[in-house]
Amino acid sequence: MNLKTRRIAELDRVIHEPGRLMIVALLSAVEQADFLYLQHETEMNKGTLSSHLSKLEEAGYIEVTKTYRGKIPQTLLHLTAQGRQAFQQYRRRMKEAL
Amino acid sequence: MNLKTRRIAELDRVIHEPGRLMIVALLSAVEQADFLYLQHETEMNKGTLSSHLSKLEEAGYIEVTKTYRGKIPQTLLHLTAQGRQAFQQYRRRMKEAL
DNA sequence: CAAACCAGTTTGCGCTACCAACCATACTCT
DNA sequence: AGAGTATGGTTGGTAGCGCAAACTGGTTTG
Repeated sequence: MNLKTRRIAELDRVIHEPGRLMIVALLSAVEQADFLYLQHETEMNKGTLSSHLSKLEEAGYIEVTKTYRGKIPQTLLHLTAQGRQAFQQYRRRMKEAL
Repeated sequence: MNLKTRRIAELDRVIHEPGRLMIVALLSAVEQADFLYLQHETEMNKGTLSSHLSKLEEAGYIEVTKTYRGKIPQTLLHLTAQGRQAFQQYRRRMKEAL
């Protein structure tokens, strides 16, 4: 019982942050998304979204691909296997704690 | 589906913080606890625990009672109705999102 | 009496989050 | 060519967290 509570402290902080939790939850469902889609869904501003994406990439949880939609730049995001696993572990721990 | 994800952004930040989430989870189970019990269970240092408790009190989520165990000061904590409600709402939203 | 101890708070520091504003590129319109 | 627009990144300022160290008020120990 108390051990269960203690595991809250072991939650992955990279994923726990609400902004990033939204991103990871969205990416876990769609397999691939672009920057503007995420911005629209999360209602975050560009700067905040950009820095969260950098952090997730740095952690190895997402892969960032810069490409073009016609002639307009487009940033594509997709969850890596590692990211998917980290998210599932996060979900297990959180559900267990609540 | 997207609305579900967006609700992550509405999670109560006071409760979402892991240190405070542990405190609230513990208090929701025991009805009353003292400072040292919480420190032992959460493994937080005194300073961090103290500041989280202040924040929870400020939010109206816990009630802090300073008393004595013999001649040694003792700080008792218990979840208010408001705190219990906020915790339940947090749990509902988090479970729904995951 | 002085030194050590106990419960808890406050403070200083490094790190992170958030937002707004600005920047770099590249395209479009007139 | 010049103004405006769109994508996305970067920067500066403010606020919160986590830890360790210093501090407060009171008690015990030598």
